[in-house]
Amino acid sequence: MDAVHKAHQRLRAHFGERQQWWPAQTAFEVLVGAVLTQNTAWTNVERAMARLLERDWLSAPAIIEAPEAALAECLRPSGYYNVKARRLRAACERWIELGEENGLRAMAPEAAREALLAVNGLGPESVDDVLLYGLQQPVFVVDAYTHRIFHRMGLAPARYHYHRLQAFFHERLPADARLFGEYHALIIELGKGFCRPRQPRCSACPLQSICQTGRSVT
DNA sequence: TACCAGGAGAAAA
DNA sequence: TTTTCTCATGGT
Repeated sequence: MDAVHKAHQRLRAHFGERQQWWPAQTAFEVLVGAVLTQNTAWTNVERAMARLLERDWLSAPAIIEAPEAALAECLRPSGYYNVKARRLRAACERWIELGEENGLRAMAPEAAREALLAVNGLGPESVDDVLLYGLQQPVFVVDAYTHRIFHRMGLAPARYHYHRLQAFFHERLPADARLFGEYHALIIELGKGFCRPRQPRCSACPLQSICQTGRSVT
């Protein structure tokens, strides 16, 4: 069994199963969350989402119609609110152009991915969040925690290449959306617990026994 | 007070 | 092509 499978087993044994993890009811809500969470803690995203709901703006047409300044103000708690207001509106326009969730489901996965990546403000991680958690497509989501943890374990290169690291997982795991979602959730759970200052260090890490560098992931 | 958080794009080198 | 800068709030 390779280290990728072992890591999954250890994380699952340590944290338990993490299913239905992305906190959204619809694929569109995943899209909104994916934009708002860029370089931002999820607690701040929740505040901004609640403000969208209060104004009845949690839909693509409503976001497109909302005055940009008012939309930005609404998104303030999630940080980078001017940038995110522009990105969210662009994403909503594209979402409608592509036929929303059903339109994207009707497309070939790679075509849907390219179509979303063409939006200014949707990068590879944001798009893959939508594909995996919104459309249940078997796409492994790579994030900063994934790179930090697997690099420090000696399994990923120092330089962060999104697609290279994604391919690393695709080559070693069966194409299973449920598995990918759970694995990503477990990585974040580990990251939140072990990749921050003043948190438990190497000896308490569930991946310690398969770490090839002897370095802490913290 | 300083640092960090579930990125991405533009500008500069 | 690669590196650096910018966007910004809220929690610890």
